[in-house]
Amino acid sequence: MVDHLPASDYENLFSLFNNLYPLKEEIQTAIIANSEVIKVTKKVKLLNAGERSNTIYFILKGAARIFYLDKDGKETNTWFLFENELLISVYSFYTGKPSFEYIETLEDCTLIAVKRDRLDELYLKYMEFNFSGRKLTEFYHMRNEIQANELRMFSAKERYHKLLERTPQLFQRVSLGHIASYLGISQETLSRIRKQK
Amino acid sequence: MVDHLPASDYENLFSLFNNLYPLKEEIQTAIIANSEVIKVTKKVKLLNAGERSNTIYFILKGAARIFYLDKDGKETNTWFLFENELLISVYSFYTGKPSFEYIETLEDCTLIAVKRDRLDELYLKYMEFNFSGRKLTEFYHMRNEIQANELRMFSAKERYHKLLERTPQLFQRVSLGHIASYLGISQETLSRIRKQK
DNA sequence: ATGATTTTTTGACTTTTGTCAAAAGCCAGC
DNA sequence: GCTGGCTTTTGACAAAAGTCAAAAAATCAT
Repeated sequence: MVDHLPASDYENLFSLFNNLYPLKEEIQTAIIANSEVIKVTKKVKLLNAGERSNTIYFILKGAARIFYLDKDGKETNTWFLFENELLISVYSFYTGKPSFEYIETLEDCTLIAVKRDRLDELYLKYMEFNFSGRKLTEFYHMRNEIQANELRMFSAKERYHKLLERTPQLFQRVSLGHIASYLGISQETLSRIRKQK
Repeated sequence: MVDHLPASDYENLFSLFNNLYPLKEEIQTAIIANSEVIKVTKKVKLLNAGERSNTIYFILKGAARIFYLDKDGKETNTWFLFENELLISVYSFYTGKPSFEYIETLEDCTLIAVKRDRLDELYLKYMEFNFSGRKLTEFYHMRNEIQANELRMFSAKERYHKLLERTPQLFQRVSLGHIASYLGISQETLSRIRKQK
């Protein structure tokens, strides 16, 4: 399950950072030294509710979802992540407190995994690394805000059409049952919306 | 309207940063030199839709809201901010693109205002400033995520009770009409929920 | 205080979305 | 090609929330 691959696997991760602020060789080396490339099959839980999230993943290949259980024990998906995206349970990873969310792979995945304490060390040792870190956080923050706005402003039907328009690929890779709870509606309602037009 | 006040006004802002990473004297001086303390009365628009958000505000005193207009021209509030909180239109401030949101004061306010290009300069000149910047962004990101989750997971009634429990002061300072759209419900529904219990 | 706003509540009715149960469709493995 | 599990759709009904219009209550300026 753990598998060390050549540095070229880090290309996409590095260019993500590099586009925001030049990533020195030294930091690149440190990142490689403090991470590992892992492969997991689909339907594997990378984090369970109650556990502390202590790893951040960069998705090289595959897809994952973040969800939690509502009071009736039903799963509510809060996010789907794909290639070249960062995968964490925001609340638990940022606070170090036990998670209320689960992280589960949707497909067979290849991931770069960095432990939280290692990442913290990198941030403390290389201050300019925080520049890119800040920018990336801003980006994810923004996505989150758009999501919250849409949940507030739009009806189920409008949310569906917006999602379909923005990320049609999502519907190729994620089941409708999963997408429904992400949209904040029941699976039946989603099915009826889809039939309408 | 513009009013330069003594450095002691910066105390709360500095300690906010200082709690995350030591804020050198030099940076403190630079922040003071690159910002101004302003006073605005209530109901003043700090940002209009269509404009580019180029200022970040730290609220010393007062309250503000962020909202936008839905397709029927009705206001939807997305956030309320109070003392010791940072005030921006996330999307526009981060991307530099025209805002779809408005920022408006709810009360007479005293604010520390920093222009975006000045802030960017500070971030570039003082790399460790990005450490605190990252942490702060993480914090606001997290709040946003909680908000989105609650919009998805809970009914109007549950959202109201959660909000009342978490921030009862909000109801002291913000009208119910404003709170309703923040909760993603109509004013009438909020009124009925409140009567129920 | 008082009249004028503004905010909040109420009532009647409509629309949207949810729930439960069952049927249909799809797909992997034999 | 068949079988069993999973996903998606459908139907009937219930609950939640929205809309519109008007009344009541609270707040503000004079």
